[in-house]
Amino acid sequence: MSRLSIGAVAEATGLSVYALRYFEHEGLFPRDIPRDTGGRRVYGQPDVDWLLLCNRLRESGMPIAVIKRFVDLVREGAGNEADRLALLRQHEADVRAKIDELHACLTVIHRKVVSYEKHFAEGTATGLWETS
Amino acid sequence: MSRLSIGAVAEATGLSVYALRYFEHEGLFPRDIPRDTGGRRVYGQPDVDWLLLCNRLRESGMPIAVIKRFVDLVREGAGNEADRLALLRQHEADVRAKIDELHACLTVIHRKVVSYEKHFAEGTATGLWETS
DNA sequence: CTAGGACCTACAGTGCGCTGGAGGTCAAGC
DNA sequence: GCTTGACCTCCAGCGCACTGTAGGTCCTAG
Repeated sequence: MSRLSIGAVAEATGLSVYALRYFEHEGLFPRDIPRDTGGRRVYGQPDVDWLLLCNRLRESGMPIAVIKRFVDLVREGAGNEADRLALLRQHEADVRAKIDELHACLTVIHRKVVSYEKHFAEGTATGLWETS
Repeated sequence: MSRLSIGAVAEATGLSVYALRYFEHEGLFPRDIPRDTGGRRVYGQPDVDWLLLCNRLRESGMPIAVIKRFVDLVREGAGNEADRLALLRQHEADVRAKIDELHACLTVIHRKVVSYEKHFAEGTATGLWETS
């Protein structure tokens, strides 16, 4: 069983030690992180795996509070898998919606880029930013 | 020429009047918004058009400070179109990268969803959240 | 002629997600 | 045995993007 220090976990997950302590404070770990005799956190590989998933959830816009809800369900133990699934599915839908939104933005932005490029080809003139 | 009140512009853009005043304070308008005799803002349609583009930029993650940089270039007048284009292209690249990242997240999340669904089909058991 | 509502400025407050400082413990290396 | 460095707790502070409040103006409708 791997015994990882907070520094090693920070290294492995790309999170700062500040963030790791903060996450623990916010209850974002599915288990209590044990301490050694000196009071230092001792993480295991499953904690790192969870943090990597957690990173994906955060990157994709899941608020800390929602991650906590998920973690709370996990900590409650077996029996609420339907709730956990619903939460994940909802987030999956949110992410898909966000991707669609970004594509829409991209269309608008790209149109603007093209209008500038066209403008360039013709030499500078008027009416650049005003029209959407 | 349309003469729109702040309330009308809020309505048209989905922004709050607070946000509109804030944006003006932060220098996010390519022109100074004029006032009527009573000191009230008088917007035109081009301002609304700009705000709609601005909304896309914000939705797609462009920070206020970067939008301001773009606006500053526009306010400088003709001659820096290359800089404006570079800024937009950079953002376009950022958005594409963000979309890719979200797709990667989606893969991980979807895998998790499927693992829960599979779990469901089999009846509840162990090893749900630990494995990424 | 007064009450309401939309607007104004200036500035303080909020929520989120960390980040950092103060003051202290502990084990290892010189 | 002393310094260094990684760690600890507690709590304050920060950056961003607004949101809201206080105190005031102005116009319109009853």
